[in-house]
Amino acid sequence: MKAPTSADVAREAGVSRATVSYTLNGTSSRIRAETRERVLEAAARLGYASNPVAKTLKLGYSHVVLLGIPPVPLGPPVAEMISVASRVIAETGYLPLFHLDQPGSQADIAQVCHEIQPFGLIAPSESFRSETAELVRGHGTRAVIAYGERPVAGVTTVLTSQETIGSCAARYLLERGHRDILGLMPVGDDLVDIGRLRSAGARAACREQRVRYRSVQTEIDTEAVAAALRRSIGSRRPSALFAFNDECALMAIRYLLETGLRVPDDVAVIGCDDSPLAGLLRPSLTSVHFDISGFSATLADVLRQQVSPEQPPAQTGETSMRVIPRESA
Amino acid sequence: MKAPTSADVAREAGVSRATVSYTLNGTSSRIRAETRERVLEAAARLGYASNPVAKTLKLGYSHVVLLGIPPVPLGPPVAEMISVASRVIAETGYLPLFHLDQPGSQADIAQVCHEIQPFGLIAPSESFRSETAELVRGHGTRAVIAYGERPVAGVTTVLTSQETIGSCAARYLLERGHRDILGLMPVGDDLVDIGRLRSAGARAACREQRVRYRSVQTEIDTEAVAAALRRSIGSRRPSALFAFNDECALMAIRYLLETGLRVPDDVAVIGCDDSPLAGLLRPSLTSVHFDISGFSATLADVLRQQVSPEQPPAQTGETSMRVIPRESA
DNA sequence: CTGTTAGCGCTTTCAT
DNA sequence: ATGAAAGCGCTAACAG
Repeated sequence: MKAPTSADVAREAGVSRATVSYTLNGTSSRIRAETRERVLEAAARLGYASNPVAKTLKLGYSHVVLLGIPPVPLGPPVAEMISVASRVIAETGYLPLFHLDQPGSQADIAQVCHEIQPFGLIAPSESFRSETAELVRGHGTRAVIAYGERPVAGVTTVLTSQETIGSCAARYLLERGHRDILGLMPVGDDLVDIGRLRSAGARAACREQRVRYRSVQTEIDTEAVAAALRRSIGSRRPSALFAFNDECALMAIRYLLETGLRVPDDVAVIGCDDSPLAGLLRPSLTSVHFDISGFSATLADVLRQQVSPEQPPAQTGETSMRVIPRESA
Repeated sequence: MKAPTSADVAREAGVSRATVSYTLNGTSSRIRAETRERVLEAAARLGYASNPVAKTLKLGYSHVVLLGIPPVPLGPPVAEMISVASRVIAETGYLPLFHLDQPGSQADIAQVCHEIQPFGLIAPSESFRSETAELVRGHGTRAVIAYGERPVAGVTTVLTSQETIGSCAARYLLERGHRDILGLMPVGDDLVDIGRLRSAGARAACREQRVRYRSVQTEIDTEAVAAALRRSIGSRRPSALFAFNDECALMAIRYLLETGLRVPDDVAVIGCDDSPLAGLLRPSLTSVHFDISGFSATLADVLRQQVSPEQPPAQTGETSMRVIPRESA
């Protein structure tokens, strides 16, 4: 029992395949109402649905919008982005599909586009190599959008700013009178760069106010964090800690409390990600929150914009973020 | 500058398109070594890559394995599953793509399969309606695999068991002498069913040992949890709490501590999910951990099995899980 | 061992 | 307003 094709519908309705095609998706009034009626009815009777792959072959692009996910641990922010982006893309009428951009994988994003010829591609700017944009456009992809820290040449990029996260956290601490801040940042391929950027942002904000800022790198692991803090605090105790993420922050707090220091009185601690659990800890955790919904909405806007081919590529957008004040800082 | 087609390569090498096709992916020795050489070289010179969409149209299925994600909040276990499954599927040589199965969306999983004609489909059993399997097989999908609580007729299903999670948690508590256990379960469309199952498992385990088990439903929200506990504990204080997830558990702990009860001495608390933060809380949180890696590996095994068409569909697999003992219970 | 040829199912000029 | 026909790029059955 094979699926019916447009030829079957044509035969059933006593018209040609062209008429079927026009009726089903041609610009409205090419077909006489009476004919259309017959075609529609025949299609319904047969349970006809056009074959999207054939259409893709003909048109050069499919109905899919491919969303590349950077190869970082899928924490709360990324999970939320997947969730929200999926919804907003679906609302544009396209089919959102996700791909985990594997680090050094052969399945690079251009390959994937070649494979499914998506209508749109939204991918982390790190996943773009110099020829990537040109390549995927050549493969038929109409809307190419990057997101991430650095703009991609010739591609509309929705910028994020890890530095802003850092400066945001630092400014919060500065406003509360902290004058000696320590960054606690990760090592390890996938996270180290992000850590460096957050730290740089914090450092810049501190420099503006002539406040001391240092940072220390460590594995994210209870023992390692404790050791790192022991080393760094031994010489001089900072009044506040800016932790790479909430997990890290919590490890730090745990260490501080164990050494008899009070949080936030002796040392304040601020984290990142605003994990679901952050508000439930004691002390509850002050954390930087990212506006993922807004970010995803921007992505969808840019997509919509590229659908109607008007505006030229332009760097745009910026994720908003803010500190959620709680007890720890 | 269009991409070269097999016709271009054929011309360049002075052979027919068929020869090109056979050389590039035909069963080995149909082509004379010397001819193959010429073809390969021509292909390389032109930078030829065969068009997967055309191939899909011809063959009826693509190179993609579609992984459906159930419409639940993307917490740690789901995130890990996405991550791991992506890797293991990629290792089978297929292209893993994800789709968030929207609740009542028109983009149901059969539609998506129709759209991209994936080689394989791995989807939550809730996403299967009665005709789904037949439908997607009709669309060309060769390997259909379900995962979840309930088996799907005619489809190899990798079973998970929320009930086992519940009984696992309960048994842990029973072993430690608890004789009055309270389940704390969520309301709300996406989670309520899972909660019921976990609770049922716990109840069954308790009944075996003639131990009292009750459960209470609540929004997962600090106030609501507190209110629910106040009501339930008011009448009779359980010796242990089985919380739906770690977030819930933490809210409960917070409430208990605020009312002057000690954890675990007065009331023990066990959570689910083994969140990254669970080990860092104080008291650190005892939690049920799921073996996602093993689960994903099973998925990949079943996929591999279906690739070589031998075994008949068989219900199989079961996720292993265990309690990670920490301070709270 | 290699080439010819007939589609896969659809869209879209170009005639009618 | 409708139909005929030419592909999109590929594979595989069938001749040679």
